Amino acid sequence: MAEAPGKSGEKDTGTLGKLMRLLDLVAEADEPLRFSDILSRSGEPRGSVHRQLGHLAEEGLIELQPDGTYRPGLRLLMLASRAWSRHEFREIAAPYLSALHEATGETVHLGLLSGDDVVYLDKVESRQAVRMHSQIGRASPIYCTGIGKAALSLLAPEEASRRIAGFTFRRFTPATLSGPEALEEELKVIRRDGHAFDRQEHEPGIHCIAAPIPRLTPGRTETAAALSIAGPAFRISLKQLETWAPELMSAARAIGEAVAARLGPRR
Amino acid sequence: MAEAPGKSGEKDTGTLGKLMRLLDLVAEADEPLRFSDILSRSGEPRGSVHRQLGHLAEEGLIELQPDGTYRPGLRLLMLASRAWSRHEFREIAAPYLSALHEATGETVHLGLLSGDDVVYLDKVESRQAVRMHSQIGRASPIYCTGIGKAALSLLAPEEASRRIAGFTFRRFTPATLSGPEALEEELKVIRRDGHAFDRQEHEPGIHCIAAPIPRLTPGRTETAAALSIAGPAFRISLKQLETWAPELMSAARAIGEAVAARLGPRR
DNA sequence: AAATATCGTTCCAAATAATGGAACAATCAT
DNA sequence: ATGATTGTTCCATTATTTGGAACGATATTT
Repeated sequence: MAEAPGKSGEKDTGTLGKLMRLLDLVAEADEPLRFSDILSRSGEPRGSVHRQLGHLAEEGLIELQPDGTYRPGLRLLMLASRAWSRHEFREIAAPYLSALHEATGETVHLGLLSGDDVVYLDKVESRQAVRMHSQIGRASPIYCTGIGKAALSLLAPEEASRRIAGFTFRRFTPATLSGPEALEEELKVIRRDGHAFDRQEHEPGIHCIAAPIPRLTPGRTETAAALSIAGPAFRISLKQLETWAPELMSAARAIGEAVAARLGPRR
Repeated sequence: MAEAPGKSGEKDTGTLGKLMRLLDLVAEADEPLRFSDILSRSGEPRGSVHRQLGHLAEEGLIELQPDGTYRPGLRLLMLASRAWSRHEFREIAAPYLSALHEATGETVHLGLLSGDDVVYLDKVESRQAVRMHSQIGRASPIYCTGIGKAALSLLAPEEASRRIAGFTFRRFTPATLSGPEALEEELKVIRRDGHAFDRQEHEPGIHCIAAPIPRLTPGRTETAAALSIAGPAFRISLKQLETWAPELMSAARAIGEAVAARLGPRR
């Protein structure tokens, strides 16, 4: 009974948990929220919400605009800036992303599993005008991204299946995988080939090939990461993407080795 | 007695304030901190720090690595990502940054005053620099950056002087302004010319020209922002930078107008 | 290898901050 | 003007944090 079963146990971490839920509300809203909006969405009593927002604002995590709306604060940017620039994994991987970009001319992404999401840690994008709204720090579902599926293949099969069972599959495009079975099936192929495709499963018109970054240090099985090359479907075919599989996989392996060399022998 | 005098009143916002101070410790450390490091630097009792770190970790704001060190968590990246992408001011300004970059070929920055700092909100960089992505969200002192000094010139003179009186001048390079007098003096010139220079005052080898973004909406005097063109001193002279002053200032004005048009008439 | 210092974790009564309901003030719509 | 909605303040109750100390686990020294 050492671990929480992880069903849907969203435990409030006391005070902080409640504050963070409010912050999430503000941060994830598609448009600026007024006090009442936040109040009704949070479901908590007036007085509490009011004071909590005040606290968040005092710390600069949110900002109360003169028009009465609350928005995410600059402090978030500052904190993230440091978190990102000092992220060791990212630092180690960066030169390999650049090299891969040089070799292919296309957009290269580095992503990590975090809960049920993929978080993009870094990218080097192509000069071309096509706007992928991928963004550093953005979270996307695992099951519809190349990086997500590739990273999933790093986990022990039981672990992967356990996670997959918890997913809720939302259809982003006609090609989005529709359920656990389809994903499990594809995972087999990914494990065999060593790379994954995203066939316009998340954003229409965008596809990619991704390779998992092997975890060569036995102790460090917490972070599952992957590397991808992405591009617009009208310009780059899946066949063309597959052509780059060797370079992609070798870059992924190289990152894994570099990480093991620097992070592994520590302590 | 409506406003807090703003002397040096770092009020702890109850629980959150203490948590944020710990988070700052972790985020701003140059190397990963162990429990004891954080404990000693915070000055608070063992039990409290331990529990607080636990709470921060549960929310993903920090992460406890297997080697016992704490680091900033991915959640910070996710939150900031949304804060950034939905930032209206940034969205409005973005096309003007791109245009300015096209016209000059050099790196263009957009920055905001936040407390005693300048925070970089966006940038379009020249082809070489990959590393500078870390600059978005980065905070730098007002007195040694072009954007900082330009933005300062937007404030009412008394307000500017009041703020300047609170600065502590740290010498980053031989050219860094050494005190309030030098800054006040330069501010006069900036007000007259409508643009500011950074003559390698923050980073050796980097200089820039910056222009304040006029606040054309009388009500919105909270945000002071500026625009800059920066480059390496060995390649671009100050004279060359000054050549671009008209384009820079006209872009700044255009942003001010666009902001007023979209943010002003609201409510 | 044993002894010792350091580091990280857990526990609990006392102090403190958050809670949440209601009354109040300000603003907007009719 | 009037009534409805939105935002702010207050305070006894409640729940959380506090902080000291004791404990086990690791490193370091003798």
